[in-house]
Amino acid sequence: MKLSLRGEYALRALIVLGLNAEKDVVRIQTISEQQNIPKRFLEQILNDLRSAGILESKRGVSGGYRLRLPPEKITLASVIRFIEGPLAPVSCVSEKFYERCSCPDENVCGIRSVMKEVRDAIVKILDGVTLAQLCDRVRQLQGKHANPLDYII
Amino acid sequence: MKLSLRGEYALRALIVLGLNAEKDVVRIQTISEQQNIPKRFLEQILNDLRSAGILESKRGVSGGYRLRLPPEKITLASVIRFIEGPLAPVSCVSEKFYERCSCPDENVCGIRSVMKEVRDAIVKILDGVTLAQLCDRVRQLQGKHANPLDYII
DNA sequence: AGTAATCTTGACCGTTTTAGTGGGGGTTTT
DNA sequence: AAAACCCCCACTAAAACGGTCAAGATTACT
Repeated sequence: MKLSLRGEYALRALIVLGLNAEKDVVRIQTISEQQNIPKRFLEQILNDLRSAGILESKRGVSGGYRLRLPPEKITLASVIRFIEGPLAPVSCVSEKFYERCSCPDENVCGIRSVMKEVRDAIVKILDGVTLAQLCDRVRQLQGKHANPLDYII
Repeated sequence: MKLSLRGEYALRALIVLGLNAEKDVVRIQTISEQQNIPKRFLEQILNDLRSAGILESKRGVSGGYRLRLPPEKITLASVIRFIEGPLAPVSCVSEKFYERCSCPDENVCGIRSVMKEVRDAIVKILDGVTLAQLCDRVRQLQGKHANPLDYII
């Protein structure tokens, strides 16, 4: 029941990219600094997201990354599935990554039936949240929690 | 978003114990054979469940394990929390195992807000299912999927 | 009393996953 | 041509995972 750091970094990076969708591209370094993610590690992750078809990149000076799809088309479920694998707590109830488990008889496995419910609940949420919505939430939170000092100027 | 084998074994063992609640105790070996779990490994796990206060044991010949609480009082959430740790997909949204994460500002972290929903959904299910209910499900499934050959005699 | 079947305890071990780091190469802008 | 990017591949340290082993303590039975 866990999201690895790698997955968390991926989502955080996507949020930055989503919030800067109007920009041509955003550099790895920028994301790395803003989000406090080791640069080389982030490099790998963004590259993976690119080969997943979620991002595209521009090389050379003034290069960087940008979303390849509109943020409304990117669901958290798809990102996490790509970066982490199955959403289900045990893969014997996974839709996309099914693997038989070691229990004597899947048909009579009580755990499966509960874990299917858990999987469905997780999928329902993560399939229903797009990057666009996630970015909206962030903008809202930023509004609410803006540091009063920010307004002093 | 994953339950380790250890956790799965724990639940499977508890089911066996739950289904045999009328018996004095059940031996490790029996569970191990029935559920196809390596005996030495299972030994550890049952011991952990004992120190968690979920099981109690009897030593010596004709020893074994038994539930220390009525199955209605044992929730899946409590078992998994004890064996695996946090139910939340990231520990910065965990109720019982909170740990700060590396994001620049938790108050403005969009991931947290989604992951909180996921956590709540998971907790809602796993807190709502007791071992007694789980055993009921198994009995039901056993009824449905009984091998026709079983009736030939 | 002796023995065999259990649980108990703690250490140990190999493999896989995680979270990175490092070096060298290719591209593009200036 | 040089600087600032991305690209790719290999490597590694540490932790987690999935077990295994040895030796001891307890109990039931004969």
